Amino acid sequence: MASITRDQKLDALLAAAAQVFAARGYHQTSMRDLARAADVSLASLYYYVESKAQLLYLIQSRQFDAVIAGMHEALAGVTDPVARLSRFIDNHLDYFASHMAEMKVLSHEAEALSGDFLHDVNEKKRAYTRALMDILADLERSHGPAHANRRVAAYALFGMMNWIYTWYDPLGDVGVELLSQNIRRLFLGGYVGLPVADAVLPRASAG
Amino acid sequence: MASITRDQKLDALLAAAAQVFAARGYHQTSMRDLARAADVSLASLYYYVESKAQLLYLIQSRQFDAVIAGMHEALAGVTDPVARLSRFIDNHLDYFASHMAEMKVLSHEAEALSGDFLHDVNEKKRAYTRALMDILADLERSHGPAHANRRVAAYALFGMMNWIYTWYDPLGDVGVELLSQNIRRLFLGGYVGLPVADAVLPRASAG
DNA sequence: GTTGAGATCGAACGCTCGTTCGACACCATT
DNA sequence: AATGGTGTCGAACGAGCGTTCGATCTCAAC
Repeated sequence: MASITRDQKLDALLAAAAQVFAARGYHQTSMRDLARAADVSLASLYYYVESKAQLLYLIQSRQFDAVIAGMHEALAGVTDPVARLSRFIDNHLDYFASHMAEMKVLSHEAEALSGDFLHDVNEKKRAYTRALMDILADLERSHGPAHANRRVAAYALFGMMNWIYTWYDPLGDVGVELLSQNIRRLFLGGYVGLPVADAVLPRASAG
Repeated sequence: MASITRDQKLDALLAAAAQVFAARGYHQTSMRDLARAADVSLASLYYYVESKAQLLYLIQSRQFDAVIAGMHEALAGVTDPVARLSRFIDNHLDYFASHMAEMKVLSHEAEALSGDFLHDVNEKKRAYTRALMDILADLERSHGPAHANRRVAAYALFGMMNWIYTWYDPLGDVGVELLSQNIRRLFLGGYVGLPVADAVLPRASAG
């Protein structure tokens, strides 16, 4: 029989919870809703998780770790700043589009946590933002001067990318490739006046 | 004595509620929190408002009306597409920066309403989005082929602008003018490859 | 077949929520 | 002095919340 480990069960609970949080919002969702969605009793939920807040924290923390790990993998060995920025954007949007519910929870429920949970997630956010701004600094050196303040530009890019949870449908007529290419063009053209130039590096290769 | 009309009192309640909603989030905020912030009793709150949902609706609806009215005023008599887009962006960001709490509530609590309330606000959103996309269509006709899908570009611009509630401090070292100019440059440069060119039309004049 | 740790659950606790209701204060008009 | 509409409020209602607890089930190990 396919026996399930405790960790696998927790993963399943988090996945189910992410769907409900994305659909109804964190505060609006009750632990009873989550238990029902995961097909366990309310009390059993607490066998795997200490609190509703920890549940949200685990979702946010793990998703952020995955995005950051993907970024490091995508940037490994790539030195050209334009290529690095392209990889950064592609990684962010690819992951977002293939984990819409989880990333909506990460983007939209950023203020729902508090204390150590909040501090921990904010630490990851700071590291990730720093990574983007370092790429922008490289880009200015190689393709400078910038047409906008670096910090404003970084948050503008995050805005373009994270806002998609309000409108983007991965199954609609705008594919992830088109989305990625469009946002790459919008940002590169606006920030350093780079012409359309799409043939920088085709895709992030898998090692 | 300075006597207060019922409408003025309602305005004050909405203003106080917007601050609390922005700080704590809609679902996290109780009617008792709102009563305390507005310095009235819980029961008195219900003398001016039918429900918590209607309160949120009134905030969102009125703010959206103000943004749209500002847009029409800013666009009146302006025909050049670049100038029209600049006015659109300036109006949005100026209003956002001077009404951060209210606009955060409008941006972040978009899914908190339901039924007729939600439908009504979504109607305004549709009209506002349409207005932007019409400007983008004009821009394509006058300044050559777009570097991105029009719909993606429109939502990317809204993303850049609306995301500011997560990071922008109007009292910080990035003034509204710099913010506006930066986002104008980022978008125009990216969408139609327009060079920096800031001297299109200096400011939206007041009649 | 007994054991015991892992897994599950129904039922309940204390609390807060949105909303309602009846009573009271104010005050310009009679 | 009596009236009645406007504004205000304390107190309560029923419902739902996050969380806990003790009891039960499962099943590999002995």
